[in-house]
Amino acid sequence: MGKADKKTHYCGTLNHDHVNNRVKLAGWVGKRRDHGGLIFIDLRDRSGVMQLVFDQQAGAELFRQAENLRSEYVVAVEGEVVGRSEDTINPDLPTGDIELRVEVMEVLNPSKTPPFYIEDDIYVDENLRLRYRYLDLRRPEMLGRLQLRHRAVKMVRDYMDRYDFLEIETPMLTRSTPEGARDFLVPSRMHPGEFYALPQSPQLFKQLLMVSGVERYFQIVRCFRDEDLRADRQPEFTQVDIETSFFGQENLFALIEGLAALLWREIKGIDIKLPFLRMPYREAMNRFGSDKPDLRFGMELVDLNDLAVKSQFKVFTSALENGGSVKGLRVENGKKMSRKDLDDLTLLARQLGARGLAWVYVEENGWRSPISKFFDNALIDDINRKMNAGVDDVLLFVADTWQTTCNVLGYLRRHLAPDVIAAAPHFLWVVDFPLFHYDEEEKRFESDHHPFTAPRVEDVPILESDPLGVRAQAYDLVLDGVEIGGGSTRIHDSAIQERIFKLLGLSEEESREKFGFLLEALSFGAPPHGGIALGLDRLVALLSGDESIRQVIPFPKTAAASCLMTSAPANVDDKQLSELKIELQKQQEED
RNA sequence: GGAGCUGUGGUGUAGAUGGUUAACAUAUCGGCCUGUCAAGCCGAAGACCGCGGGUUCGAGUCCCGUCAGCUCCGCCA
Repeated sequence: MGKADKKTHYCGTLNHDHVNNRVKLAGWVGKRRDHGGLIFIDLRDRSGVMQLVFDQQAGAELFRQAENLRSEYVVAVEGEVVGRSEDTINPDLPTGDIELRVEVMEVLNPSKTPPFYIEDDIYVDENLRLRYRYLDLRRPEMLGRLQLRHRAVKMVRDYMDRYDFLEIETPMLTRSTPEGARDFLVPSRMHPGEFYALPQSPQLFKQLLMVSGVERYFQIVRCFRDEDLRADRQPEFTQVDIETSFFGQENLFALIEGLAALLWREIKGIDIKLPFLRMPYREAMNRFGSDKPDLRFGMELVDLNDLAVKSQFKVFTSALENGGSVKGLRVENGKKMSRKDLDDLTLLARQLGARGLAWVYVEENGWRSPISKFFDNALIDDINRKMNAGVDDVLLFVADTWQTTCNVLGYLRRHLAPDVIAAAPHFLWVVDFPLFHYDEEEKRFESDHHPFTAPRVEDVPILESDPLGVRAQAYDLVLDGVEIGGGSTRIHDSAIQERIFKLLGLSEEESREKFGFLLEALSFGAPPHGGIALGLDRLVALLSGDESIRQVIPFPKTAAASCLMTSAPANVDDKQLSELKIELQKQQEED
């Protein structure tokens, strides 16, 4: 690449070896320190900062120019790199032992005073940062995140290339399919009244590429889901999408583990242990109350079905009679929680769907609790023993359906977790997910992963007779309580695929209409195939140590899915609507 | 759809029980200053307290509504 005309070096790349060199630099004015006859400017560019020195004696005209510099002015300078004298070295700056004695300066563009400081560790309303995102990104730590993301993406591409994967693009304008998240729709001008959907993932296309004989596909691809946002969920997000034929789950796991190890080693300097732990879904739920357990700390849930049945406590016994379960969570040294704290936890448990939360303070001679009267001393001892409880602990119990019991205690486990920031990363594969769950609202079975997931071969015979008992060949990759990826072995047999559609309540006509192309493709010699998708935004956020993926997305949406910089979404002209033959409904009256 | 938190000069904050000149820091502007790097010193300007309504003699402070941001539940195959 040719040299930039305004600069011969990046500020941050200059060092003591450049002393006596003539260089040209260009960038933004950071801090300005005006001593009257001597002015220091911190010139900032992508790479770092270089101190510029303007001496009154060096020329009146240049000095007058320097006096007029303000924050964020864009300037190009030319001068000589000089070493600083011993007593003026700034050890806090990478370039702190040199400075640029400016001889020529050109102001390329002035700047309004920015609405917030262009520096690291600012504490500004995110509102403002998002409205002026281009200024927010100018801050070194944000440019650093962009760079980190670039490096991660490049490593992924190089790694996949090394293993013969082809990066192939798939359509952004595709068709809406039932199941899954709400689609973003795009109206068609050529086909009035018809709509494209933006892809929730390239799922079908990557499977079709397997039918095409690609064998190893990947793509770093934007996906769209019109659902409510979270700190780790944006309406558009990026997946590392992977699909393989003739590969097998073991190879896929090894491939992904190698990739994760590479990223963590190169970016975080951490050698992670391979292979990753694997845990069946049932076990994850039973022990941690989550299908994405954080293994950095213990606090495992304890199954109390066998003991709870011996109590006189109706809440426990009736839950068990109804086929539910009773589990406990031990909060070490929980006595520092007040009665009020426990009431708050109870409220939380209710909001999460439990009918209530039972709690006891473990004391020298028994339990202090409203429910202690339902338990005799022997039973209390047994429960204490099973939960490994000692004096000053608090025990929390939930009795409900198995699912609710696990979910609620799992939430409380996370909520009450000790500080584990410094712990080493704990990767794991969660495997053996159920193929279906039952949707109470829709009164039908739904795919737990997606409808193209293969059932375990030995469970195929019970597909129709016991759908909820069927296990899927699906897996999630979990890191420290965050789901960073998920995938499955796919159905490559059109007959089984049709049975699955039927179980999901799709009529034959419907599945023909919506998925006919897939069923047909599967009948033309589809190879056995499977794959995975990794959440790139989450991955990068974990690598950069950020809580929210907004930090690693250059132009993210707010929790209400709008862009504060462009004000998207926005109204469109009537002309645009009429071209699309779209008429807006009148605003609904109240109620 | 629901819950919680936040909203005061450009920015970050303070403003007990409602009382009338809304405080501090920093940024900004001006002056002084040749070695600073959180430069320093002196001075100036800058908010009617997200918005709307209500209670009150009087509201940044209480009430209702609304908007925006954040977090969580639902939702996210």
